[in-house]
Amino acid sequence: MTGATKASSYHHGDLRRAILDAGEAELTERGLAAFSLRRVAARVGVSHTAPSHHFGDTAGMIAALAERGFGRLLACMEARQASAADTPYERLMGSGMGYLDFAFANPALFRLVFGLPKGPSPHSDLHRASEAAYLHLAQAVADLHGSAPLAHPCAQEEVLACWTRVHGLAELALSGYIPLPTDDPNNPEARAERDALFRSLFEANLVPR
Amino acid sequence: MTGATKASSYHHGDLRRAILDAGEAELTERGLAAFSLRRVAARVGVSHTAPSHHFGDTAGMIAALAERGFGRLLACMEARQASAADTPYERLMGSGMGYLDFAFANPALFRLVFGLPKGPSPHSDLHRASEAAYLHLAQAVADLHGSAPLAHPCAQEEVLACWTRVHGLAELALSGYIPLPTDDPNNPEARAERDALFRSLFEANLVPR
DNA sequence: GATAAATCTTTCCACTGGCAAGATATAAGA
DNA sequence: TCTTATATCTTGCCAGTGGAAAGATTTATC
Repeated sequence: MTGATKASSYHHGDLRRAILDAGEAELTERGLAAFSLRRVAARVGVSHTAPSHHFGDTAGMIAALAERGFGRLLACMEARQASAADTPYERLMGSGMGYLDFAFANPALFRLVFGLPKGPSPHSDLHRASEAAYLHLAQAVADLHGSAPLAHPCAQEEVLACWTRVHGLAELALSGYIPLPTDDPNNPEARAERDALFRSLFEANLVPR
Repeated sequence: MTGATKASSYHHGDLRRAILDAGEAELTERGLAAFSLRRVAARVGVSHTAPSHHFGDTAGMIAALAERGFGRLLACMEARQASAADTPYERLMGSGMGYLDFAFANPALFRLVFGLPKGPSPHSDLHRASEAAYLHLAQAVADLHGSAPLAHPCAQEEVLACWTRVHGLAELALSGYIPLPTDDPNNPEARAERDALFRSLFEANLVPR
């Protein structure tokens, strides 16, 4: 049988996904510092060593969560880009705002994703996931000049310039050093305010003329 | 007696400082994820509950380390600013490069400092320490225009524009997503390379004309 | 149907942070 | 100086954590 769910106690059927779901929820509710494999396992209703078979150890589970996080980040960027005005620059702005959407939607996951070292192994799933997100941004920047992404070393530096600006804003806002309202169904203006500040900081020219 | 050191087993004399030193060293050597109060205490040669009297609980000790971290950050910025060319813009550049010096000198401490939420209590030592570092940056930006720091809301946004750019670079570089050589006595060029990239990313104008 | 493999459980261990109670040093007051 | 109070540190304990080892149960393969 290939179904996704099982009632039997053994062989959950889709335990890997269930554990990742629970892990993400735990992360949202209790934060990374209080993260506990046992709690995650209990949440799913399995023994505390069950995750180890799928992820190895805790580090492996964290890495799997990070891989998922990169996927969510990419999805957020694509979603916002799709709803942006159809000019290269506005599409880039959209990607940046999607980046912020992700950071504000699950701060702990965002921190986990970028708290992990990139690592030297270029063939891991985590590496691939991060590469995909990077290429999205690189493409958006390349479209500004009508060139292929990463065609020129200079182009890469321009991507980094964009990336550092969104990322810096996200990090400092999550720490509370930049006053921005959190995502809140009661406050639909929150996102608009965030977007406006992003645009302003992104475009600011600080070099005295 | 007010001396700093004591040979007696009880009443260490300067235990608070000793524990913070050990904590910082542990942080450097093992990272935040593997941080252990017991290890820190053992390092100083004291029982594992000794720190609690000075810091309350682990969170209190982390906060104390963060406060120290802000102090080090400020010192790094001041040091680099002092050795910069005597123009407002070059002094601002110096502060930014000092920011990066701190991040690269002790990545784990840097992450700890900004991983902590700012918190609502405006009278804590941690809050004061962070405020001092912020004011340093705000002053450097204000000097560009010859005005007092924070005299105008617009000025504050300019400070944030600077801050997010340095901070984003620091975070992404520490994660390994921006290729920069680590601080290394064998490689005195590392810092120069870092400075050059910072200048380039900081000044980049990404808005299509 | 028998054998192999994958998946999950049970049991155990070293380690962690915090609490409570006790020991020892310094400080304060007579 | 002697006594009392306070600050500082230790010991002993506890629940909770992650990982290793070995066993149980289900699914896959031949």
